[in-house]
Amino acid sequence: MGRSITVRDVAAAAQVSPATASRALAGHPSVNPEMARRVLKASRELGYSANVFARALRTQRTDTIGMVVPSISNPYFVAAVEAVEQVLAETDRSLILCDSRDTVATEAARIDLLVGRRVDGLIVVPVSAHDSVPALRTAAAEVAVTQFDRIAEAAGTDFVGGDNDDGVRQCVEHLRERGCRTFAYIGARPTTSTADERLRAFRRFAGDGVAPDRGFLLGEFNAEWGREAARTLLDDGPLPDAIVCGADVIAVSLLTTLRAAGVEVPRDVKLVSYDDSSMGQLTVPRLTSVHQPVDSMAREAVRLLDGRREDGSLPARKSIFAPDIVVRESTGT
Amino acid sequence: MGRSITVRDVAAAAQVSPATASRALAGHPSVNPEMARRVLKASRELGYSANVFARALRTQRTDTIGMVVPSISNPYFVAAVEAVEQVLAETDRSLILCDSRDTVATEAARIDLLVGRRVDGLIVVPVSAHDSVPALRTAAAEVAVTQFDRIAEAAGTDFVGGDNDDGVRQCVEHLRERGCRTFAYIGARPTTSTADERLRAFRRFAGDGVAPDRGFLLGEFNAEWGREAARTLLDDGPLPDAIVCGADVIAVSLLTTLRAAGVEVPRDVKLVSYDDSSMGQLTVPRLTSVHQPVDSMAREAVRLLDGRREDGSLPARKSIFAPDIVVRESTGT
DNA sequence: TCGGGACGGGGAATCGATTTCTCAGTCGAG
DNA sequence: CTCGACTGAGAAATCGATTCCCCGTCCCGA
Repeated sequence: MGRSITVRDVAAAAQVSPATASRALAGHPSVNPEMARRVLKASRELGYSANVFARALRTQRTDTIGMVVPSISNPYFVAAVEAVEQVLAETDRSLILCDSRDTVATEAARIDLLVGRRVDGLIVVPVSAHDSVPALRTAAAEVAVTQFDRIAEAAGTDFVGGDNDDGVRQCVEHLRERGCRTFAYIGARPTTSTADERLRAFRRFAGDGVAPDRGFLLGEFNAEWGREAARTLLDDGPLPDAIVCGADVIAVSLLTTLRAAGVEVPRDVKLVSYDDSSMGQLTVPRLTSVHQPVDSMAREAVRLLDGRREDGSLPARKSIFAPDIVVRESTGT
Repeated sequence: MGRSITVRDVAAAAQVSPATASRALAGHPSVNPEMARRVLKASRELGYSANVFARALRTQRTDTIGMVVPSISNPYFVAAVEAVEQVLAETDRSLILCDSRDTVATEAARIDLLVGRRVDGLIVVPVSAHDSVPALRTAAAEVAVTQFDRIAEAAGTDFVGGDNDDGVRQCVEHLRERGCRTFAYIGARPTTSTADERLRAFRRFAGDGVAPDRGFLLGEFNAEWGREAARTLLDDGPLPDAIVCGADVIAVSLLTTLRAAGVEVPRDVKLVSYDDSSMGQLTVPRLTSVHQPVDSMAREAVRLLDGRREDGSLPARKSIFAPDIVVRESTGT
């Protein structure tokens, strides 16, 4: 674990000043090609690699962006993370990932951590449409921030998300085509923008098709809630023709629990969900689910960050992407 | 996004030298309590927070450790990550998480990245018992490294893992108690130490109970392989009394596919698995699975890292933890 | 031939926090 | 009363990479 090599060493080996060595390594045009060659050679031979901290200290840039998601147990977020990482890799930047455990306090702590690490930008899937605002606001004062998938409006940052209204419309339409007349919605309480938008959209598009009794069941974005919702549904009178689910994490355990109780899907009840995650393909039947173009969304999120770094005074921008329903067996005939 | 406050500012506000301010903030004893109070007060009022890079540059410490796992889609690794993060939080350190996509090349890149970021230590779940060695060796020359769960022996680093032999023994023993006589093993090819050890242990403990024909099916640690293995199993003659599965990620899709084909678990075949992950509780029936004490293992991993930082010349140490089978419905009577 | 401009490259300052070094001042012992 | 040990605090060096500033050189046109 000996002392590592610095520009100074490279410079000495190439017989130039550290200043020139630095310029040569940065590919600065104002340096004699011959010297540049010598420097590059020396650098290679010595196995030089710049000290990240010294560089960050001087340039105020880290070539790193931070991402905070509510839970890395949710495959949809994992997909988002991977997509962002991919995009960053193209420009030799890297990602620091944090999990906020679906908790406002942890989220604030993680955001602070990343701001302290002087990341060049922050992509956050906020835990709460209201309570995430303070942390986001203070972060946005220091660094470029883009919210992803969900938005806490009042934070006033850029945003990339999906068109939930259209997604839910596609769900209901698809179910109607399959002959369904009565619908129930099982999702998360509207403390996040996505939960809220999907719920409203369902109300609007299902119209008087909302199952009279248990038409809405609202809980959390996790598997436990899916199980619980299934039990409630089973306890209580006849099933609707179809269930619209706010997220795959909920739908998977919902489906499993229903089937364990002898309910046949799609025969007894049809099921559509949201996120089109890997999880939804592990079930039998596989889930019909609304796909969002995560790769494009990730690219856009990074683009917005870069834009804001160039001009911090831009007004908050929103990019909304169109989703697409992917039909599988859970709504099969 | 104005310039932020430095020790110098705090020092000025408290009317002391920056040197004293630094000492006061570090809680150094050789500083007048009165002055210390003034400094702390000024620091608080100005909302001072030290520049991570300047500090790291000077102290050669980052209070950050890096972790590389093969896939954050595997809930077992997610649990490990969360456990490590928890332990680090106790000492105000933080974690940078990377996903190696189960690929040696990506793994090497991620390890390099983290070494470049001068993390204080590295916890790695290696992708391959052989091919992960080079990256681990070079990393270990620069920084403290602990391998977690799986080991690439030749890298010569510290290691924390579970006793796979004992875990598999518990599985087979439990199944025998439930009256099973013939067994199949479905796991990953022995390119990782865990896959290898579990396979060998199965061979040993199942003895002549190994199902004559399809007694071993070896693939990858992922869901796709579980599905495929299930199909193979279904295609081919009578089922064994029980299946021992090398990991929950495999078992879940295996189970789902079997049930979709009309096989009743545990009636027609019993199933035990490894990892006791959250996923295994989403299925019907829930999985009997071997639990490893992830929290203690995480704590130990961090302890080993800290030990090595103090004395880099220690011989490579191994800490092996005893697992415990958790019985659920998939092996029910 | 000489002055101005372009250009390449080196010295030194800079980014902040920490950690020597150094020294003034205090106290106790002889 | 004097000398040395000790305390506490400030000045300055340090960690490396980058970059501003400026100087020397060379070329070209007048």
